[in-house]
Amino acid sequence: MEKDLEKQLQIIGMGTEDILTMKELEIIVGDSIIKNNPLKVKLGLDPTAPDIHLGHTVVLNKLRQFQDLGHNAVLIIGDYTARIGDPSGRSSLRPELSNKEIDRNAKTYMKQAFKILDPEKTELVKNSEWLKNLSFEDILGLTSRFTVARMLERDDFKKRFKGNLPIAIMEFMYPIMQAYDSVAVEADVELGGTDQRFNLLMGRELQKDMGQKPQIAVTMPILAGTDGTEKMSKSLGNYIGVSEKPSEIFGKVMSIPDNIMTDYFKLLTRLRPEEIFDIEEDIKKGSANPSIAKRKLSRIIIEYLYSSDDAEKAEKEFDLIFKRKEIPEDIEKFNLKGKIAGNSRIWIVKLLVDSGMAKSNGEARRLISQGAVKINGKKVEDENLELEIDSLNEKILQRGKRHFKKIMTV
RNA sequence: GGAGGAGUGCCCGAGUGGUCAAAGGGAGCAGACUGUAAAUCUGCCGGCGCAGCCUUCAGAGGUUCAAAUCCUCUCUCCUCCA
Repeated sequence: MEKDLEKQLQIIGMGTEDILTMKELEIIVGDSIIKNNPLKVKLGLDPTAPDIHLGHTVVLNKLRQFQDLGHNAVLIIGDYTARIGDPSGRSSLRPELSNKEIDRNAKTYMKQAFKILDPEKTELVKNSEWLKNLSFEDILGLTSRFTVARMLERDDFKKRFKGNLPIAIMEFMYPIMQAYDSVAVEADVELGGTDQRFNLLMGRELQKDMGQKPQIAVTMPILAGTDGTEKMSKSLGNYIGVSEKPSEIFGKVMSIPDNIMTDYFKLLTRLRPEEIFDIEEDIKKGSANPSIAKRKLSRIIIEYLYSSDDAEKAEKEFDLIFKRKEIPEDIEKFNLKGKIAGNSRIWIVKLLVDSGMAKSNGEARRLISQGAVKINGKKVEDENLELEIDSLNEKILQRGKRHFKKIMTV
C-alpha cells in the first residue's frame, strides 16, 4: 500500500468533480495507512446496455487507481436495480428490462470492465443477493427513514413534479436501494458520476442512520464525446467503445478537439498527477506539439484496453494512412464474384455501390466528381468508366482518405 | 370528458396555393490546408446509367390547371380545464 498520505490524496483527487467530504477522506485514508487496512471502495454498475464506452471507464479508472494504491474494490452488479432503471437525469420512466437481457448485458459488461480493473483486488457481487430477500416489512422500515421532501430535492424529480409529469413511487425506491447496497457491503467510499451525487448522499445518510460510518462520496465528471461538447453516448454517435479495434480507437482519440485533451488525460489515464500537470503546462504554453500529446493519450488508452503491442501497431497504421498517405496492410476484402452475372465489365458507379463504398448511385457519382475515388492509388475521373472485371482482382478500391476495400474476383 | 396547439428531409427548424427536391443550422461525406480523423475554409448532402425522369413535407381521401401549404377523416404528441 502507498504509505504517503499526501500522495494518495493527490491521486484520488485527480480529475474528480467533488469529494464529500474531503476532511473525512483524509481521516479515513490516514487511518487505513496506519492500520494497514485497505478501504472498501464501492462502485455500482447497472447492466442496462451490453457495451461500455470510454465514458463509463472514467469511474472504473478511478477505482483502479484506488486498487493501485492498495485498496479493495467492491463492484456491485445492479442486476436488481437495473430492472427499474435509474431515473437520474431522466425526464420519464424508462422501460423495464427482462432478467434475461440483464444477465446477458452483465456478462459482456463485466468482461469489458475487467479490462480496466485489477481482478485480484475486486470483490464482485450482485445486489439481488440481498435486495431480493428483503421482506415487505424490511422495505417499510427502510422507506420510513426517508421523506418525500428529501426525494423532491433531487433536481430531476423536482422538475417532473413541478411539470406535472408522472413519478412512479417505484422510482423513489431506486436511491433507497442503492443506499441499501452501501449498507450491505459496508462501503467506505462510493464512486459515481456527477449524476449520482444524490444517490451517493442517500447512501451516506442511510449508513449513518443504521449505525455505520458514512461513506465518502467521490463523483467524477461526465466525459465529453469525440465532438468535444456533448457527453459521450452511443445514441449521439460520439463515443469510443472499449471493444472497438485498436486502430479505430487510435483514430477516434486523435480526432477529439485539442481543448478537451487534458480532461481525457485526467479521466482516462492513470499517469501520475505531476506528469499530467506537465502535459497541461506544455499545451498551454504551446511549447509542445499537441499532436504528440494526443498520440501519447491514444497509446495509453489502447494499452489499458489491449496491450502496448496493439497500441504500437495502431499508431503505425495511423501514420501509414495519414502521414504518408499510403495504403494500410489489413484491408477488408470484397468479393465481387457474387455480384456479377456473366458480364465481363463493370461500371465504376456500380462497383462503388456493390462494395458498400457508396449508398446509392447518386452518392457514387458525387464521390467521383469530388475526386474521392481511387483504384490502386489512381484517381478515377470519369463516372462512366467501365472496368474489365478480370483486371480487378486484388486491386484496392479507395474512397476518400480512410476507406479501403480489396476487390476479389476469384 | 371539454378547449386549444403541433406533427416538414438523419436531427433541429423555416416555409401558409405555383418561382419547393423544400431556407438556415447541426450531423455526415468529400476536397484544400495542417500537427491529427483538431481547428479553419470550400463543395456535396432523396432516388434513378442523371442535361431528363420518379417518389417525398404523420397516414388516408378530397378541392384545384397546380397542394408541404386549402377541406374531411384517422393516428401520434403537447398545453390548459375537469
